[in-house]
Amino acid sequence: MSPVKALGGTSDLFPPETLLWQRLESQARRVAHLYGFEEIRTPLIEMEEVFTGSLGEAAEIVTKQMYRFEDRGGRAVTLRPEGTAPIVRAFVEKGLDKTASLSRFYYLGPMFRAERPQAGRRRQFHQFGVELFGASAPAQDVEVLALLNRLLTTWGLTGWTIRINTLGSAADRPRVLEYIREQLAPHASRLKLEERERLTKNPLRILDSKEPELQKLCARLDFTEVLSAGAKERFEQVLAGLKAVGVPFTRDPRLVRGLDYYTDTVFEIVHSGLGAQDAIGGGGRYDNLVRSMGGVAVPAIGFAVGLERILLALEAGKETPAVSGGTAVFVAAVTPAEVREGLVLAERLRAEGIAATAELEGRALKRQLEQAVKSGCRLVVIRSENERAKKVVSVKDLSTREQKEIPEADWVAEVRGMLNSGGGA
RNA sequence: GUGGCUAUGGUGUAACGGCAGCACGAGAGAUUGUGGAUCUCUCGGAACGGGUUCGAUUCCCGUUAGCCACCCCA
Repeated sequence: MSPVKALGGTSDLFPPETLLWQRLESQARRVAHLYGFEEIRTPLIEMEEVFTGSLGEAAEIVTKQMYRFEDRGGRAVTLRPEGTAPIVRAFVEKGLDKTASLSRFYYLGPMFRAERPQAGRRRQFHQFGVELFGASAPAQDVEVLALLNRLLTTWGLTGWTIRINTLGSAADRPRVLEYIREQLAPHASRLKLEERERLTKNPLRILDSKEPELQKLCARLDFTEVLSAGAKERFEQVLAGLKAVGVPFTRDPRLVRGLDYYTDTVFEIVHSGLGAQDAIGGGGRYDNLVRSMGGVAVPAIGFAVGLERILLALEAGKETPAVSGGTAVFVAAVTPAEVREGLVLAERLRAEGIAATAELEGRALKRQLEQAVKSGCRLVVIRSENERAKKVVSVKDLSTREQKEIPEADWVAEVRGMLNSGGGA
């Protein structure tokens, strides 16, 4: 029988990868707490309209990349492709739009997109993100970007850039679209069918194209010209704030995003060592999303970063830190008959909060020590005939190779002492 | 979703239309109560399904998966 396989584009994680993830996640949580953000957890599965109604009809995430199906009640459900819309849904459903003045949330978890997998692109991937609801002041943007900056720094990443732009307010949008259409219309004959279609349906996305021809055409475009004075002024204040706080950024007048709900500030973090999938995170302001999902008009801003890509970026820069694992103590069994007593000793250590594993098979002591070393244990506990006669427990320090005998009355305390003093851990 | 390249023990690899080798690894052992070395032995493999052929791991097709690019984005 052929082995059962995983769905392509998902990944199993084993140690030491899991240790690396734990580190990434706990650091992210810590940084979020530093800025007053608290965790929110929403379902992985949502009604389809949570996304179709918010991300934009023309957004590729909705049209092509969502896992969607009917459940047993005939409901159209989807696996969440991103984190913001579900949070807004929950925010409105709980009535927070009407009560809370300022809400800061972070989230951490899997997202799903039915795309062809590639390095840096998985069908199930993981994002860390934050959302800040309740005010439209430029300082809010600065605060969120400062968090982002600190997060990337805390992770030890280098070689990244925050690219930033403004899309203007919702009122500016028609003028922006018209501007792009007008500028590109004379060259429409040189565009591919798909691009011409996009020009009418979703003109902003044109600016994202990698087609060299099109890029040349777009290089001259700067839609910020047609934005309202207020939108421009707001953006300048955001940039000034970033400078004051010390967040590095690169202004990119052609930066747009793939989701329709963004207004004003948008940004993207790219990493130089990642090939085609070089965006490690992105975000922006979405002042109209809460209202469009049935809530009161609450302005908000947020971002998400892709954890798999962060890991790739860390690897690309060889910044992967050594991760240490393994349990602290190994309890050996000199003879097979002593395996059971080893279990008892290990239990006594665990009861005191000391991580321990014990020999289970009764192999040669030599093998047991080899195993203990390989799995990163620091101490080995031995208690056999000799020890029993002398009423002691032998404890061997694997790093110094020294072994001593401890009176059996207080051996657990002694083991703890050795673990604490031995440095590391 | 589109196009291209790839698929050999757990890992990394070699050769070949005719018995699939090597290294690492794992297990056992070398005067049986002490680890990273050495030596000996052992374990373990052609992704899946079809076709061509006397014979296919090798050639062809399909599927799946991985990678690269597109597309998109995290």
